[in-house]
Amino acid sequence: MKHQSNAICLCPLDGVIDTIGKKWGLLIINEIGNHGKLRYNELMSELKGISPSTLASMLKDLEKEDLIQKEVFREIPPRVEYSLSSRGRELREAIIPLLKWATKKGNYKVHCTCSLVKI
Amino acid sequence: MKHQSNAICLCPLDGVIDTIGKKWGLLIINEIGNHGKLRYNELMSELKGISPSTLASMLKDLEKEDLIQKEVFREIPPRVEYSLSSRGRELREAIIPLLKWATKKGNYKVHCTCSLVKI
DNA sequence: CAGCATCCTGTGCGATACTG
DNA sequence: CAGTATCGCACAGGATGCTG
Repeated sequence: MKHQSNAICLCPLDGVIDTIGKKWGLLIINEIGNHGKLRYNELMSELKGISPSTLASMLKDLEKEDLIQKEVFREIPPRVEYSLSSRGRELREAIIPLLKWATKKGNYKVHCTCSLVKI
Repeated sequence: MKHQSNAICLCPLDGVIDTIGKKWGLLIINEIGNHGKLRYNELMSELKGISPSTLASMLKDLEKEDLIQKEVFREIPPRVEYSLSSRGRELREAIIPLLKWATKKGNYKVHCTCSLVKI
C-alpha cells in the first residue's frame, strides 16, 4: 500500500520523552540495568554528581512510568532495592542502536575508556 | 573474554543528548526528515507551538552538531532550506527501535491517529 | 539508610516586537 | 522571508540540613 512513503511519527514518545530526555533519565535506567539491583546510596555513588533530591524525584518519576521497580525491605536500617521493570529492560535494549550511532565516526567526542561491550 | 558481561556505557551520547533530549530536538529532525527539505517558516507551521527564537536557536544547535544542513539562496525575498545531514539521517533511523518500543502495549497513552508507517 | 524540605540558580522556552 | 532582541516565567536540578 505504501500510503505515506517513509514518514515517521514521534507521537508515541510523547509521555516518556519527558522522563528519559532529562539529564539523568537514561543514566539511571542504564546503571540499574548494568547492576541488576541497586540501592539508593549505591546509585548516589555510581551517578557521580547527582543530588539526593534529584535522584529521589527521578526514581519516583521512573517508577510512575513503569520503567523501574522498587522493593522495600522492612529492616533496620532500611533497605530499598531498585531494579528494571520488563518495560525498562526493553527500553534499555531499544536505545542500543542509538548508542551504536553515537559511537560511529561522526561523533568525535568519545572520551571515555569504556566501549559498547557485547552488543 | 566477556570481561564485563552485558554492561552498557552511555558515554557516547554525552554531547548529543543535550541536543536531542530537548523538547524540540527530535521533533525538528524528524519533521525535516519526513519532508526532505524545509524552510524556516514551513517548520514554524509544522511544529505547532514553537516560538521563532526557540526554533532559531535549535536550528543553530542542530547544525553545530552536524545533524542538519542549511542552504542559503541569495534571493529576494530570501530563501533558506534545511535538510538532514547523513549523520542526521542515520540518527532518524537509529531511533526507530525506540519508537517501536514506545508503541508497544506498555505505553497506554498513544492518542494520535498516525502510526509507524512502513518500518 | 533512604529519603524529604528548603533555598537558590541556570536556562529552556514562550510571547511579542522589530530588522535586513 | 528568515530570522534577532528583549522580557519573563516555569522548572530542572544542585547544595545543605533534617528525619523516620
